Amino acid sequence: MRFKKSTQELQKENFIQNLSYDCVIFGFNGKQLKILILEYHNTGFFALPGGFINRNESLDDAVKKGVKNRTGLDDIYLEQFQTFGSLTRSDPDAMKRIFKENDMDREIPDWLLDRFISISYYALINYDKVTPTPDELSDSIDWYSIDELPVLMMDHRKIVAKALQVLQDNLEKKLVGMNLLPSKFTMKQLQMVYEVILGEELRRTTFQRRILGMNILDRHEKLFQGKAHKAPYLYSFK
Amino acid sequence: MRFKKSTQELQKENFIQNLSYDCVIFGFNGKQLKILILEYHNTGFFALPGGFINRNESLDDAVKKGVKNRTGLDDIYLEQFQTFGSLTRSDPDAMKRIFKENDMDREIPDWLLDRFISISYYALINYDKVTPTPDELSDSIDWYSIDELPVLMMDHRKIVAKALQVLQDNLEKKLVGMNLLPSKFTMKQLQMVYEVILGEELRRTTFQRRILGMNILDRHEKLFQGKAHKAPYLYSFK
DNA sequence: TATTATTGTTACAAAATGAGACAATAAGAC
DNA sequence: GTCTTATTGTCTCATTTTGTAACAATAATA
Repeated sequence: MRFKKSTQELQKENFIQNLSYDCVIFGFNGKQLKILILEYHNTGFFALPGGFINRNESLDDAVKKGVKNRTGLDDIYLEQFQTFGSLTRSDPDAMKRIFKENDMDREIPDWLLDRFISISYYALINYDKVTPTPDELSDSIDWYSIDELPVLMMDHRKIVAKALQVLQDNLEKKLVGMNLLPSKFTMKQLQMVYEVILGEELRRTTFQRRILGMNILDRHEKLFQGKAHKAPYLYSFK
Repeated sequence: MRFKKSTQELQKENFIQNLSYDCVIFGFNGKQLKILILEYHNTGFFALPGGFINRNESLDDAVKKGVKNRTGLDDIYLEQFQTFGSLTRSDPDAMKRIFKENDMDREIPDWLLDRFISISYYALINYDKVTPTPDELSDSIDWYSIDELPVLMMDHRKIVAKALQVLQDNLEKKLVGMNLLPSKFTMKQLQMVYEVILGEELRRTTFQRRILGMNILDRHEKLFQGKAHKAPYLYSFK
C-alpha cells in the first residue's frame, strides 16, 4: 500500500476504509524478470506500488489508474490474484514513520493507521516503454530483479511470491509473452520469458515446436543482429 | 452477501465497512454438482451465503466461521478466488426489501445500504455430512444443481460462473475429489466428480489409468452394491 | 574461403493418450 | 445349478505428443 496523492486529498470521506490494493508490476529486460519496487524516503522501507479505492470508482479502475500513474502506460494487462486479510499484516508504526520522514507527521489521517485488507494484482508490461515515476511523497521507484529483491514492508514479500506462483500457473493459458515482449520478438526471447518465469531451462527444439504448433504466432522478416550466425525470424502474436 | 446475526449485532462499529464475502459451497450428491443457495423470506431473492468481516478477525476466519454456521462443518476446504468491486454490483433497494419483509425496516443499519466490495470463496464439502442451516433472518437454504440455479441477486450468478471456472482450472492440481467425496469411494464415483465439474464425459479406461498412474490412491476392499455385475474396489486418497 | 555460433528443421525414440477388446464377476432369471 | 446381464479391471494396439539428438543453413568474422 502507498500514497498516490498529497495528504490534502487523502481525506477519509473519499476512500473506502480499511481497503487497499497492491500491484506486482512485472517487466522483462531481455534477461531477467523484474518488478517495480518503491522506497519511502529516509526510511529504508521498500514496498509494492499500491493505493486506495475511491468511493466512486470501481476496484479495477482504481488499480488501472494507480498503475498508469507509476508507469505512464495505458491499456495495461492486469490480473487480480489474491486478497490478503490477516489481522497482523498492517503496520501503523511504519506508516507513522513514513509520514514523519516526510515532515508530515502532524497531517497523518488516522484512518491510515487502521487495519487494511489488501487486494493484490499483477501487471505485465513492456519494460522498455516504462518510465517509473515516483509520487508526491517523494519516494523513488525502480526495477528489481525477482531474485534480488530488497527486504519488503509488511507481507509484501509474500504477495510477490504468490504473484509469481499464479503467473507460473497461468503461463500456458494466458499468452503471458504478449504483454512482456515488444510486438516483434525472436523465438529465443520468447523462450527466455518462459524460462525466467518458470525458473528452469527449456529445451530449444521442443519449445519452438510446441509454440509454433499452437498457431498463435505470425512470422515476419529476419532480425540481423550483427552476430556471426544465422539470423532468427521475428514473430508477433496473431 | 447476507446476514449472520440479528440486527442487534449488526452494528457498524463491529464490521469493516463496504466489505463482504460470498461463498460458493460445492457439494456432490452422487450425480450432480450442487451449490448452497439461500432464499430471503417473502422476497423471492436468492443469494449466495455470505457475510461481513469483523474488525478483529482475519478474513479467512470470518469466512470459515460463516461457512461453519451454514453447514455445521469444521475444517472445510476453502479457496479464495476473486474479489468483485464494480460500482454497480450493490443493490440497496433489495437490502431494504429484505429488511422490510422481515419486519425490520426500522432497524436497518445505514451502512448496509452503501456500496460493497465482495471477496469470493468457494468451498468443497462432503454433501452427506451437511445440514444446511438458515439464519435468524428466517431464510431458507438449500442445495441447487449447478445447471438448475434460480435467478440470483446482484452479481451472484457471475460469481458462481467464475467459481466453477476456477474449480475446473484447479481440478488437476488440487485433489478436488478428496473434498467432495466420502473417504472411501469407487473409481466410477471419482470419475463422475470429474465429469460434472468439467461438464463433459470422460473415457473410463483412460481416466482409470491416469488416476491410478498418479499414485495418489490406496485400494481397499470391494463394494458389493447388490447389482448383477462385478463389484468395484473402494479407494481412498493417500 | 574457412570458421564460428546460432537457427530452423528433420528424424527417431520414448512416453502419454485414444479407442477398443476381453475376461472376470456379482446378482438375478430360469 | 446354470445362464444371462451389466459393470469392472486390465490388456492391446494405434495415434499423438514429447524428449533427444542430429544436421544443414546462414550471417558475420578471421
